[in-house]
Amino acid sequence: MNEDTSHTGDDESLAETFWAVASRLRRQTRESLAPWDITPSQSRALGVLGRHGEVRPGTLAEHLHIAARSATEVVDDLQTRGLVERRPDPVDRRATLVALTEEGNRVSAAIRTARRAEADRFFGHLNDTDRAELSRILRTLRA
Amino acid sequence: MNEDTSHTGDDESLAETFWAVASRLRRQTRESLAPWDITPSQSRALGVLGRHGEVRPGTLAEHLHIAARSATEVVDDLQTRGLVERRPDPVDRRATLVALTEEGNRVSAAIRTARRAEADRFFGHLNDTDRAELSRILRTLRA
DNA sequence: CCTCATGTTGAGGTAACCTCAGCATGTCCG
DNA sequence: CGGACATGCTGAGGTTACCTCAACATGAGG
Repeated sequence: MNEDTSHTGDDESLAETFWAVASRLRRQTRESLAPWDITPSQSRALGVLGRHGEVRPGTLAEHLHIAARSATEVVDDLQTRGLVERRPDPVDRRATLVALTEEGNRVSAAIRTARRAEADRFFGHLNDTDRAELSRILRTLRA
Repeated sequence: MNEDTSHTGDDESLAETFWAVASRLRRQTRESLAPWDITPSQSRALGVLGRHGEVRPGTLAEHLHIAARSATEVVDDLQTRGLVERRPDPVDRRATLVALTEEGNRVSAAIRTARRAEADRFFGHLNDTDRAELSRILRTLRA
């Protein structure tokens, strides 16, 4: 960190470019979700439920990196849309289990497919080498 | 899990990695702004004002890629904090000009410095080659 | 059984956006 | 010159996706 980094002007615009890409990706994600009238945060929750089966709200919150209370909210919305249902946890009467309904399963699968196509469209402009490079570099930044 | 799904599975996780990096960068930006009790969107506005001098709210909105009404809001906040002032546009009595106050200038400069240091800390983990590669790849994705 | 921890949720708050409508002013044109 | 339309700003009110704090029920250990 304490190198003599006087190349800072470049870094600033790197951040800017990064955010420009982020906003394009966000917009595209939003569009690809439009057919289901599902918000991005709801789709993230559906993704977790699809991958993990029934989970408690608190667990869902951990996976989404949000507060437990916020997970309750997302579950409320999905429940209103009939995509998930709550049932009591048989082993802990304080807890609730959230699970996809049949409809939720269908929608969840459809969205997964759409998201994949979307990612292809977005990152598909890159050749394999660049995609691998990007992946590698981003992974070092994620740490 | 099922990584062997053509090459699309990779793209999916690429998006995920991208967002993980984005969230780390966002958090760090937020932290680096804390000393001034300034929100990210306010700091973006200060940046534009620092670069362009006095502008109308509508112009500010264009630079920030937000609706004109939203720019009014940001200007309100900055004005409350005494960082900008509004004055009538001498050539168009419908319009208002927004300009940094002296305090605003000081804060704006300090933030610019801090942001630069922050970008160094973030992207500084990469060597020059990787930084250049990342920059190039992101630029093709921005299109 | 009493205390403390845990799981969920009501209440209420925030940032950063948005649209729509209204008002003042500018511009153009017959 | 006067009307029609365009432009600039902002009040009112809405949305998304979060947050904290406190209440309440239940579980677990001593």
